[in-house]
Amino acid sequence: MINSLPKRTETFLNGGEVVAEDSRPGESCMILKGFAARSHYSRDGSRQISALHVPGDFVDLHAYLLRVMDHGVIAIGSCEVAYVSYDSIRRVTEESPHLGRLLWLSTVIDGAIQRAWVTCLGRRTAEQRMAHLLCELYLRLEAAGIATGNSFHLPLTQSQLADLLGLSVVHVNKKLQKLRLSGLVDWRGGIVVIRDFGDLARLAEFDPTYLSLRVETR
Amino acid sequence: MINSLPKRTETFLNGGEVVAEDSRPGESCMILKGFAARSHYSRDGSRQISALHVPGDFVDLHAYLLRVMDHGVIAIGSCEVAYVSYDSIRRVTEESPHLGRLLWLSTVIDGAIQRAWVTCLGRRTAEQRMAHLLCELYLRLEAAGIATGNSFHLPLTQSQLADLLGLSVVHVNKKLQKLRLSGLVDWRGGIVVIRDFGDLARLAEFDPTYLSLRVETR
DNA sequence: CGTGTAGTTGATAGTGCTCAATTTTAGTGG
DNA sequence: CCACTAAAATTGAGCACTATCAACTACACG
Repeated sequence: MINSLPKRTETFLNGGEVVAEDSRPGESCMILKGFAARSHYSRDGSRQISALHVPGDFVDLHAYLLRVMDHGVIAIGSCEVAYVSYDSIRRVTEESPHLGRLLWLSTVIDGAIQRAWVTCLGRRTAEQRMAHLLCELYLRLEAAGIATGNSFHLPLTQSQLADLLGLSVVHVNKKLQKLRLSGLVDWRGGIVVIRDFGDLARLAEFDPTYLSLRVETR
Repeated sequence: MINSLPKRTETFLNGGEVVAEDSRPGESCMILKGFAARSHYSRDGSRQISALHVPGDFVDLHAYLLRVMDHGVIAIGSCEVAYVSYDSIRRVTEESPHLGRLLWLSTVIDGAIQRAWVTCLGRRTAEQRMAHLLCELYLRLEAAGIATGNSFHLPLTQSQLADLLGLSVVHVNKKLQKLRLSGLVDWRGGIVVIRDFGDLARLAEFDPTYLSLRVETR
């Protein structure tokens, strides 16, 4: 669908600024390879990452309507993105209502993932949040055809993970070790191996409904 | 805009189920009077409220595209809502692209509010979360023409507040008292009085940009 | 006037944070 | 291939914030 749109592609290294916070972009970006994250900085220098994006995700389509970026987008590991201009997007939505609906749908699924994340931050322990993240990522990557077997590449620093989970680096480190010891997951040097998805999902109280991976007519 | 659509209205008491979790509704609801909240239940009985809605909000428009509700909607205090059928919504989006864009916009602003809430849960203390909530609500209610002066009606139980902030009831109670003592806010018996919005916003590190209250052409 | 819900209190325990130091890993130039 | 360096990961100790438990009070309603 998006393949038909004119675009320019660009590659970023870890930490690279894909879209700047508070900017007013004239184009939206889609991840082609690698990962990107939505980041929010506070005045005291602390950071919260509110979403992690995988290939196929339209990261900042909402800015097409909101005009101003309420967050920045940074590369996690090396990351290749395609920028599509708002003009193209507008043309698509006007000429093809069906494709317009799919764009709307993608922002709406994005919202569902955010809601699940709110629940995660509000009501789960550190260990559960980590497990939940891995369950979600595994399914999203599998749906994107990227996860091989029960393992995937995830170049996420423990410090970035801490900002994603709303925890401190030290605590993340300790709980990650506990997860490894439990034998459910092995995550080391950018490679995640899920040893027992069922038990991991049980630990995380993970229910994949919100990911909307089931095929529905819309 | 919505006034032109055919609808049925209904009134709920505190805690009433406006839309059921996991259901597949055939209509979307808009708040006319009072408040409603998105609630997610866990297996262990704990609950997280992921959003609080004020009059004018289209609470579950996303289900028009997602088909399945990933959360429930409950009334906070007594609450009057209007249900609009998906057929009407579909007709509007097809006949008037501009109104369609406004509907899309409303789901996208909803997403921005959720992102801000993720940052709040991940990186702010109990007191700051409470202050942030009040700042946000005040501006939203003012924009909806409901907040009078520096005060508004908010029939939120401390237990509901705890589920919204991701805290325990006991802790909410103690921090609320601290807020009262500080003189920034007086919240008692369902009435919130903001004594010093500036200081409250400073405490919460509140930045209203994400609410998209500025008028932009879209 | 009894009953139930909401709000309040105090004590104790646990989860996660901060600080500071140390080890490991990855990348660079010689 | 090795030395050098910076970033990332790891460790331990002490502390702060928040949860849990168990009363107890205040208030609304029939």
